[in-house]
Amino acid sequence: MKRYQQYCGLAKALDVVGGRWTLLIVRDLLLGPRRYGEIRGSLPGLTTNLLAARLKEMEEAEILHKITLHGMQLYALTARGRELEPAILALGGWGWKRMHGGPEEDDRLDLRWGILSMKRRYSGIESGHVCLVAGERRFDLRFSPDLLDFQERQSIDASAQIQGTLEQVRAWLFMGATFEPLEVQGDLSAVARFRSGFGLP
Amino acid sequence: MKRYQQYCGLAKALDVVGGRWTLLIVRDLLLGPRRYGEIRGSLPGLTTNLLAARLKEMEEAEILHKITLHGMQLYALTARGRELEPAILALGGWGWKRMHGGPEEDDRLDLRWGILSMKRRYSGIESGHVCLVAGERRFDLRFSPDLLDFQERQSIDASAQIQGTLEQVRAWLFMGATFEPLEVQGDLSAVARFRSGFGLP
DNA sequence: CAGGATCCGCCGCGATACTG
DNA sequence: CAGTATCGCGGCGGATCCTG
Repeated sequence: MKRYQQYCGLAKALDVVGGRWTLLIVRDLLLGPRRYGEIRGSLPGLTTNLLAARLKEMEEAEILHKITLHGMQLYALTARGRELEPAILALGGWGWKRMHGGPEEDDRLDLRWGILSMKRRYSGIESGHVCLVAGERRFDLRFSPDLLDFQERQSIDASAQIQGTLEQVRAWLFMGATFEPLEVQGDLSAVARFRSGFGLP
Repeated sequence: MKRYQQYCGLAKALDVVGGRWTLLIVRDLLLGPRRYGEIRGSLPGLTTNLLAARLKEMEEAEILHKITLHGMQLYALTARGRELEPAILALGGWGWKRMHGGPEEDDRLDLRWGILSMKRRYSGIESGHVCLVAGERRFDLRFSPDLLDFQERQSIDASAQIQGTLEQVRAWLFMGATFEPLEVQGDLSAVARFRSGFGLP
């Protein structure tokens, strides 16, 4: 890839993550390590040759690294890769403002993208650990003043569970629908802290 | 340009500002409106055909607009364009961490890029209005808790002036050199507020 | 079947020349 | 000074093939 050759932070960043799909791959990995095929599956339009090339580039740039877990090969962000989160949230926040009319035709939806946008809305004064169940998909959400960690995986030791159909959770995350149709189990005060931490009514 | 077709803020943002050179043009305009030739001059490697195409795209996306001032045509950011600043600073901050060894061979330097990185370091508890003179170039720096505005232009009504050679200011901005070699005139307390607002020793 | 590699075609982009 | 026109290359999209 052609470099900008400028002694400037933005230019150096774009030298590494300015290529097509690169930041979207980082966004995907922000919700936990994933397999090659999972990344491909959640990024339709990204072809296998380019994904392989990008993963190699990003590994050389020390943004991610390959790990082996339970016999599976997984791609996981390094500390340096996770440090891209503020930039990704800032860019994402700017982009959300351009999405007034709802999804365009042929726009794809993924709950992971809505989950990520919650990180931006997090005010950070409460803490807790809840599980969000949307249809078959499960997200583990830990929030505290100094740490915010969302992952797509089965929760262990979550103090509460928020459950709804795929459509209900999707409407809440993307469309600003009310929280109320969702079913809540477990520690209700944890759910209340969750709602207050995210500015929910 | 090919769109990602994802109902996600990051993807929508990259649809608009993900193309090569686009964010660097925004970065340049963050220090004030500029003429076509000025943008070209400060972005070596960007060819004139691509610059014209990018400016047209960005005008359609309402990131910038053409204005006429003193008979000159200028390109200026819109409010929406200026809202990209947090994302640019976040990406820039990430990139600065990859610049440990000083400039690489063939890296170009521009004071404007260092000025911009100061926005990131600004803590925002003081206010003032100073003029920075580096050789022939003059920057107008206004800082207050709720507003931070740096522009490359002649200052009017600045309460103090900080002056040095191009090399001295460059060393201070880029290399973390000490502030001391620079010559200061005018209201010394404004300079002190300036230094404290930027965490200078 | 997961995890790639290989080949082809197009268009975004770089370099240069040209115009009002 | 502010762009437009033309050409060529390489990054990227699409499809197929390979390998454990």
